[in-house]
Amino acid sequence: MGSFSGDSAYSGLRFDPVLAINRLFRSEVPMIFRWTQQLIPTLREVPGEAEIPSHQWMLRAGLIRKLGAGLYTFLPLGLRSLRKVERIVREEMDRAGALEVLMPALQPPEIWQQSGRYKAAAEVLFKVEDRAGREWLLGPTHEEVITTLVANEINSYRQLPRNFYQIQVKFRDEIRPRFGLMRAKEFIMKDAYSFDATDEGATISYQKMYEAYTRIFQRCGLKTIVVEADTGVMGGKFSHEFVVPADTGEDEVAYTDSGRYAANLEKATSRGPVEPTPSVTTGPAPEKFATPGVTTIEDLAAEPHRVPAHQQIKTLVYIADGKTILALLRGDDQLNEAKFAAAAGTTLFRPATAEECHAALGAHPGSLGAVGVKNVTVLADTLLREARGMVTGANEDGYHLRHVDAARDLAITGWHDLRTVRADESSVETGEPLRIRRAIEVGHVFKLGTKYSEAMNARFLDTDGQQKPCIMGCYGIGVTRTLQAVIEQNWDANGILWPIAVAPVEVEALAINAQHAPSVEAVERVAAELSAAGIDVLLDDRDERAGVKFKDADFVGAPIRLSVGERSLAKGEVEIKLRRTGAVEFVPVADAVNRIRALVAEQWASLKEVGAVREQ
RNA sequence: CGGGGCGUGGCUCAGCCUGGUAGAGCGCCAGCUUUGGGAGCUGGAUGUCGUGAGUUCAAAUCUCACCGCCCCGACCA
Repeated sequence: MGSFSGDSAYSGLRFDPVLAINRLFRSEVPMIFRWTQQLIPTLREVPGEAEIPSHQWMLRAGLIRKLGAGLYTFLPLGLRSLRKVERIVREEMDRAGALEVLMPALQPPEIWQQSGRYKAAAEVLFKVEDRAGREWLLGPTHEEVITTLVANEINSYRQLPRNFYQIQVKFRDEIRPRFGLMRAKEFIMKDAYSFDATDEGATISYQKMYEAYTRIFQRCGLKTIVVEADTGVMGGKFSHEFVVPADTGEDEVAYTDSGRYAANLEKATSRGPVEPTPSVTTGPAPEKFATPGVTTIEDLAAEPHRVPAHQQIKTLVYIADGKTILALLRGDDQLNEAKFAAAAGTTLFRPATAEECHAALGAHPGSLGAVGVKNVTVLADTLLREARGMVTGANEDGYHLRHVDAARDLAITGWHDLRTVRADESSVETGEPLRIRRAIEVGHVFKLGTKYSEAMNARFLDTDGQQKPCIMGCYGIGVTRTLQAVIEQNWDANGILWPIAVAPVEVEALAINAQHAPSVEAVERVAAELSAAGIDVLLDDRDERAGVKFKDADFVGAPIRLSVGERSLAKGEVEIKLRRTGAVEFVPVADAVNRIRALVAEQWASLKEVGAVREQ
């Protein structure tokens, strides 16, 4: 007992820099979690339902359990980590001057009709009926709600700017929930909405969120990259995504090694394909030639025709808002649907069926072309602007046309960037080769403009006495997804390697032999002192063999493990092991608390060195 | 929704092809032994074999329908 009494700094009565740093980031009132009083159902075997490491570890470490596809219960340990992420998000949003609110998850469909998204976002909307048969929506996001609020409550430029946020459950009728929390039907999101009087103000609001996001992910111990992104159904002017590179990600991003360019593949541009587009006229007019059985770009590139893909014009037929639209690309390019949506001015489009193609152009896919087509919107990729001597379908099954000069022979409605960039193309700014890889989107910032404020009538009276729509931004973080992304980025063969800021507990303590009273007594005492010092501890007090407790400790992944064994205790020592590095040290029992506090402080400090790698 | 796969005790899975009335390992309960990386022995509990219909003397097994789950694609934080 006496050996611990000198260690009274944990009482908090004395200034203590370690404790001070710790408190800066502290998530919850510290306490000891006793394994035997908890629900921590670890799994020895890999559950069949989980495919990716983070999902497997969340189940195996006893953090979550599935109720149904895309529906998960957070168990106590998982919830602790989730709360820590939320806490970080709150602190940084508050720091950035955003105001926390809480909006209803259940929303009236009228406001969605008003914004035009009742149809535009119809696919993800959960609809429910009340007893009177009236329809309601389970909110997938809250632009309509917040803008309605602002329309009612904000009238003057004097009340601007304002930024409102909430942390709340969202519902999306995902076509296919996947990967545990990564894409769920129900998930927790932090969503924020800024309202400004001026465009410059809106840009400042945007930058504040950008900076807040950088700090948030850094504090979570998550390495993110920031990419330019498409605005999609959200509408708006520009946006950035915070993504976590991971092979299991659902986004594809293009970037350069220097980090000077990074963009979502939906948005990415380049100096063009490595193979230049033919630009020499080969004949005075298109000439039809027979191509029996040729229905693909590859067929035409092969014997006997041998027209390289990049010398072909690919003609795609889409039905957009009920109208037929042709999209023309170089034969070796893929249509970028996000770019197409922007060019077509709608997100409601689909590829035409073979029958619709025939009705519109007189031929089936494989023989389609735009030569001679009139009264149909034709969107062409800018690469084709100077294209000459090209080959394309003749709109007659089994025939193609050669000597096609795009500008001369095609009635183009508009030239747009429609192609998807490919790896190794040169970046526009620096000429560096583009890399492409998968990534998980964890945060997204949009500069929205006035789309919603105009639709919902959120206007303010400006200094000049004029009514003007608020200029909006919106900013989302997938909180539950972020939590899983942290795991996806921090695990090894034995379990989770939590960054300390979001670890369910900072320290796990155990007695190697639960039957050995002095060990148990020592570990209890150190755990109590750690807890009193503001460090949260999971005490594995089960009467299990050492191996079992070690395995579970590795699963759960507390950054620091304290083990008290009969042998070392005989020498007056305990063992401290770092989960991430595996480094082991033995320290005198009396020094254990101070040593662990120093290690905890070290780990908190190291969080400042990771984080978003790209500055605006 | 299109394509593929799977539903058998809490978990991982065998049994199904070739119908005969349900198994293994782990976990769980009790006891003894053991105690620094998922212990050993003994005894024990736990299954409407996803649901429904059909074929059959007999269905986990064959047929049909439905439901659920997982993976690939379109969608998204």
